[in-house]
Amino acid sequence: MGSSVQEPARGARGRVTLQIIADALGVSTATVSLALRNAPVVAEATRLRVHQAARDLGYTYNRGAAALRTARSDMLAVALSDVALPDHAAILGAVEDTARAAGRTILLGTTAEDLVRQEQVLAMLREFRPDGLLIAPAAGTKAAALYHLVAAGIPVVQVAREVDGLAFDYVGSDETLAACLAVEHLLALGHRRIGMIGGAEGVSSHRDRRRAFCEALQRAGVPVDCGWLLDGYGSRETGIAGMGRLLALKEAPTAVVCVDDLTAIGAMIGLARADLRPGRDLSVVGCGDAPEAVAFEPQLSTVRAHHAAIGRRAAEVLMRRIAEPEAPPERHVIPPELVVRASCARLERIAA
Amino acid sequence: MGSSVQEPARGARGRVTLQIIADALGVSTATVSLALRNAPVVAEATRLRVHQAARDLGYTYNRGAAALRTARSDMLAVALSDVALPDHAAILGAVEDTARAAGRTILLGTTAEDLVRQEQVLAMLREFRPDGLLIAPAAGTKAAALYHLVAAGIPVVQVAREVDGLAFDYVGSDETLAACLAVEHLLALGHRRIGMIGGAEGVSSHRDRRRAFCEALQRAGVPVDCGWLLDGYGSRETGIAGMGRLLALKEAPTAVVCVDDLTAIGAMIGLARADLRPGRDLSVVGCGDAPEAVAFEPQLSTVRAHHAAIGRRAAEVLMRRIAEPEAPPERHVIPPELVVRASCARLERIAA
DNA sequence: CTGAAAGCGCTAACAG
DNA sequence: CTGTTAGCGCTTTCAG
Repeated sequence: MGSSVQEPARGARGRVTLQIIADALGVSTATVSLALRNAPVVAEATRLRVHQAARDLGYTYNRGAAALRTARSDMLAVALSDVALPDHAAILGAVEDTARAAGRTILLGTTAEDLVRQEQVLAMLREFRPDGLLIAPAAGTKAAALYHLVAAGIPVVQVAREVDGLAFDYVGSDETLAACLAVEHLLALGHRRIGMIGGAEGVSSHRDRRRAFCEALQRAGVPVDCGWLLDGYGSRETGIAGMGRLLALKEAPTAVVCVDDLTAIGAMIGLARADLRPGRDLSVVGCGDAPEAVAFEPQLSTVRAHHAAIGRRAAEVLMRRIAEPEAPPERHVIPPELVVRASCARLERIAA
Repeated sequence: MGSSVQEPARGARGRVTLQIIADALGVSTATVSLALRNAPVVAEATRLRVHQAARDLGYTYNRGAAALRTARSDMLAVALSDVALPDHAAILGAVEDTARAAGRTILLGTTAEDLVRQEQVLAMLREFRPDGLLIAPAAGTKAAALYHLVAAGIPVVQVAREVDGLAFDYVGSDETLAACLAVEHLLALGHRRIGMIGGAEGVSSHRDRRRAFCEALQRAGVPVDCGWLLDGYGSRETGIAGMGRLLALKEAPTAVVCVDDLTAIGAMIGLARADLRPGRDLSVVGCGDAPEAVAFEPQLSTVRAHHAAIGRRAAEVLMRRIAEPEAPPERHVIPPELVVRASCARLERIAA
């Protein structure tokens, strides 16, 4: 009962394949394949005929089939905790951009900062045989979880965070510099009682910021009060709670640096709840430069990480690594910059 | 020079395949395939042996190969303008979540709201043979651009925006209700001079909000002043500029609804630049409920769209559509809700 | 410059 | 319950 007339020929699944084009033209699939990829070996005339026929018949290349044959899928897997985190979203956007420009597509997986989910996601992504993996490891990720992948032949580059004891490529912001910029800004404003809110032990970037924060203070000969170091995963809640605790102290700091902008905004909200105002009653500096940073009133002074540059670079490094698996691992640390806005004030102007 | 000893056997590419497992166990690949997928037809004993061997040998399933055979890739393509837009990020996160839970992965493409780039992205995504496509069409997308895809056999569901003249599945927020909620809130506060900032002609959701905005005013018998309807793509800049223009009018509105929260925040910034304050000198209501909405001071009253629900539903609809290509198209319109915060005030309290 | 043939890793009939 | 066989759509020697 099927129609059997002048319909253009089709493959078993009703799709146009190389074979169909080859038949239509009376050439071999090999020739069609070569011609479509513009291999210099085919005659210009046939090349044109093939391209024309492909267009006429409505051919679409099947990368899956090619991948099976060549063991290259042209897919880059990206695993991160949450696309809604402003930092990760910005990085992801840049990664997709540069991957696409290179003819590759992104396979996305999110881990929700959960180790077992991360394990599942990675296992799943692997089954699709991406050419490489870009990952912002979930908090607490152990080296084995990733080593595993390279052992299986899939190159991994870490972005934004790194697992220690792992000599893999890494692209991220210079967290040490970030903390120094923040601290030096506050120091320059005359602050000496400086606290820090936020920082999760399992996240390398947090750890680095925290460490550099302490070191910068020590270098300046300013004592670090442990009661002013409040940890917690970066979030608005962490900031609100942290500021609450700080303000309850008999001797509160006059300035705080926050592990990220979400936390900083939380801290400012916490301040507002105590009827205090950032940039007048207490100085707050963030880290990252999320979109919220300018939206808040007063606008948040922060250390801007160049997410787009990081994402772009990470994609580039991964593609290079795919091309050259044996090259020595690279570390790319992009310097952030201080953005002074309105959330800090000179110590003298602050009511101690 | 290669090692040729007790290394477990490997395929041509040094990978463990069904064949390797089959050989190791002295069974056929068919049995292994069936066993790994827990087909009830295989004996429990062999099922176990196969699973064990697979684990021992370090087997990983090759979905690409399976896809070639079955014509199902287990990939869902997602195309949207920009992952950094808060609405899109939230939707994407939910989509990834529900896709993953169903054993599928996301293939991501971004269009930057550019029609030719969108065309390229769609062409590229197609080559990977995703089982379906979820798209927030770029502004100005014509029906043909998408019709094309379904004709090629890949189911499409539109999310957040829709192209008109296209009887495809659609999942989005109820834009009409959104605009009504915003307008009625302002009306209830006593406002009669109400403007609207933002709205791009090519974006269905914007168009719908705009239209419903006007209708809601007319229904209330409140005249709509065209000079108070300012279009523009949703962004902070649009909001700032729009508010600037409104304030320059001889007779400015006492309240504005903005096409989205980014624009609303822009509008509030514009107000601040004129030394005015939202919720005191003028009422502002947004649309979407972006994270920035609570960060801003005063916090933005807005109409919350349930992005997570929209993303989840969209993924579900797509998967259902894949299973049943011929079912009639569905429209899912998720009702938003008004979130009253601090950016609006009663007319009486506003200096006209 | 073009064709024939083999095979990537998997699944789906169909026999046994 | 298990094995045989035949491909999915492409690329790649290797001959001609």
